[in-house]
Amino acid sequence: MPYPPNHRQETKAKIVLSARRLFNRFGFDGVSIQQIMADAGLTHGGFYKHFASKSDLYAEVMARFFTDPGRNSNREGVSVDMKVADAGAQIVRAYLSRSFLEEIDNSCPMVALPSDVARRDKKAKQAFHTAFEAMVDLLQRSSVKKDHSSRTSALAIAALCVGGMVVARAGEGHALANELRRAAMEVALKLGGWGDDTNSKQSSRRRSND
Amino acid sequence: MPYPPNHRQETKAKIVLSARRLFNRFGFDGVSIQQIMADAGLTHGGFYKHFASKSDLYAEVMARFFTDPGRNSNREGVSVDMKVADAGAQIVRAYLSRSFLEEIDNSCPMVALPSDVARRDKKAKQAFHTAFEAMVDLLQRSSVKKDHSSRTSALAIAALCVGGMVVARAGEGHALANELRRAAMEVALKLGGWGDDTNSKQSSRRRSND
DNA sequence: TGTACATCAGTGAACGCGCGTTCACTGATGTAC
DNA sequence: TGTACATCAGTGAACGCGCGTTCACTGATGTAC
Repeated sequence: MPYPPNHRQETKAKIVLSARRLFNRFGFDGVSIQQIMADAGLTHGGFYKHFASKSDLYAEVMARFFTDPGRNSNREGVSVDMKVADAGAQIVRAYLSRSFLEEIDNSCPMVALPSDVARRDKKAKQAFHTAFEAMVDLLQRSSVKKDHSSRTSALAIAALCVGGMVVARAGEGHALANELRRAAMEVALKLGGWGDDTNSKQSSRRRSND
Repeated sequence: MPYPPNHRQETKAKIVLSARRLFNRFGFDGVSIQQIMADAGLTHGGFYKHFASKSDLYAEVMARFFTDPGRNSNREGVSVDMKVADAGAQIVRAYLSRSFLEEIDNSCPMVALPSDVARRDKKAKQAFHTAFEAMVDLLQRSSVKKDHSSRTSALAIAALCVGGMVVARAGEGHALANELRRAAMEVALKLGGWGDDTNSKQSSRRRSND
């Protein structure tokens, strides 16, 4: 073996990471393979040693964001390894936070690329699907309500988080975006039964980032 | 004047209509000017007699969908000319209907193109912004509640309608999409104070399209 | 320990292609007389 | 009413460009002896 055994997969991981950042910012058609490879510190010719096509890379980006074990250590990722009961409220707050709105490069591909995904092939859609279902599932399990409506609530909360941020980014300026984030957060927290403690004394301080 | 006085603007309107359909289906970068002009029954060379650039056309498409007086006569448009009190519930039902999910060509650009818009220039974002605000405003005015929370509710309802459909289209298959539509509709109708009469006897018949 | 070799991740020139945009031209039309 | 003319919406060939993809090659590395 001419190279260290994990050299190849480390390079591939670097390419996927660069691709996610650039796709998030410029979209699938807005980024060339040359740009992605250059961002990863490589030249474009080697791309096809790792991926069958540009679409293949796109699907891989979508799939990895939610399955990579190392992802939770990322500064900007939505961390979900706290105890389940708190998870729902924390996801909602993290997803609809100001930093998540402004952090485009490292944000969730569900927010940055939904209409791209809707036009791509089955593989990309399945990755999106899996990620969204995982989010819904976690929201449902951490819901206070346990009746038949918890699935409905979880779906609506997820739609508010993802869809709300998509809309917030498409509008002009920050005013509407921030209003939207707060409205979606208030409604989502109520739906989950986590209460809306935005105005309570003890917790309003530590969330400067609402 | 060598041509009938409104000939020019009729041609322009045809181009914009073709562009909307094709952009909705394939996205900004997924459609060429040649394809748009051919769809409108013209050749590509004449494009710049009507628009300064492809981006300019895109902004025009976004702006027109909500301001064209003729739009409400469209078969698939979301018609909003009923009395205001009913408008909110009707918008929600129309927006989250099955036909609106499946009708991609003539659907609302807010649903088909939000992540494209987020990457485009100010003009496109402003058109999106205006359209979304108009929707929020109408929802708020037809809300049963009249307290300070009506704006919050209207924002959340609009986010559920637009964002919910965006997510529904990005997933794989129809099962999750339909579940999402129904969940978003139920929550949105409750938020607006329009009740959720999905299961009531008198109205469940005429909405075969829920 | 030192050398020759095999491996294969990465290189970079080249390919055909379709894109957005330009421009000299055409030809159908309304107007002037 | 009929004819010559001016207008300008629409045509289609051409442009330079960057794209995704291919491929013969390079050269750094681990292994065998």
